[in-house]
Amino acid sequence: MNSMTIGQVAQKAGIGIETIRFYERKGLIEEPPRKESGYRLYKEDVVNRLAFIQQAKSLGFTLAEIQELLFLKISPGITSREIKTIAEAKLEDINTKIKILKRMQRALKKLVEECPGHGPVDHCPILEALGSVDTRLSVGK
Amino acid sequence: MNSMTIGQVAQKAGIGIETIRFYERKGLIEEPPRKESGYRLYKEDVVNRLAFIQQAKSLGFTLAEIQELLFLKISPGITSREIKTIAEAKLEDINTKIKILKRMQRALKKLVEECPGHGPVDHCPILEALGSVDTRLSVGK
DNA sequence: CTTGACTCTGTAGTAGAGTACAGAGTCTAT
DNA sequence: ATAGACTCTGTACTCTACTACAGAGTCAAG
Repeated sequence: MNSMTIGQVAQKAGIGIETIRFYERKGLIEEPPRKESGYRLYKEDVVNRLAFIQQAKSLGFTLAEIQELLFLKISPGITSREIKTIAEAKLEDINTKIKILKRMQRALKKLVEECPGHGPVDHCPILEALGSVDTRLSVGK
Repeated sequence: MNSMTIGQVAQKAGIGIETIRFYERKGLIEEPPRKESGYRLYKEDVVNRLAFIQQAKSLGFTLAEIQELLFLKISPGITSREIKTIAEAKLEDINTKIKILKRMQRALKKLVEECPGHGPVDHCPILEALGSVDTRLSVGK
């Protein structure tokens, strides 16, 4: 049978056991079935979900926002209008994030290129390259 | 003279006064000159720096990482080799972040398009669209 | 020259996201 | 059938990034 214990899942996902239970309490992953003993029994796909959570977190989404993203999948009675609305908002966030990151990317690239790799440097194009983006993300609430 | 009080800076940057002092303690912005009374006197450009910090934060960089980014500019005896190395590492982070965001973007777009805007939906392409990116960012330390 | 808004330092409290036990029960390899 | 590893619940602690005072001094408009 291909069901895993929490320890195996933690191992595979590269996170702690306590973190998994924490996410469960927060509703980010659903409560798995238990065996008689009470041990949690996970299916393989929870690992992907955990990976998704890690990625989203590394991009500055809060757990609450991530839940909203995941909500798009699970919610039972949700209408596609609701999904569409949430998804469009998230899409906006993502577009903004990409825009800012590209700016940073350009600035850093320039810095790396301008850098001969020896001697001192006295200015940094990063700050100059920024300063005029519309920062406002439609962050939750 | 175009120098501003901490309150004016906070106003312009859209953050709290206490946060500015907090960033100063953390070394994210440099200590400004004071007038005899002890009041901080800021120049306009601190607002850009604060904006940069907000943006970087919204992208999932920690304050420590942001400091490292800003360090590229200020450090006095730093060699361009060091700058280059740090900048290249950050560039890698940024590229990865963009890659993941683009994946999310594609998935969400698809979701939005597939969504007729009425009726229920039963699957979410987001998770499926992910699952196979090299997640590992060369995050600080 | 007073009064209300602003700023100072320093310390304490909060929210989000984990992380770490304690004490008890479970599994499995020998 | 038992030792060592694993898991359970529940509570408490930690770290980051603020946010909120308290008590005292400063500024500027009338």
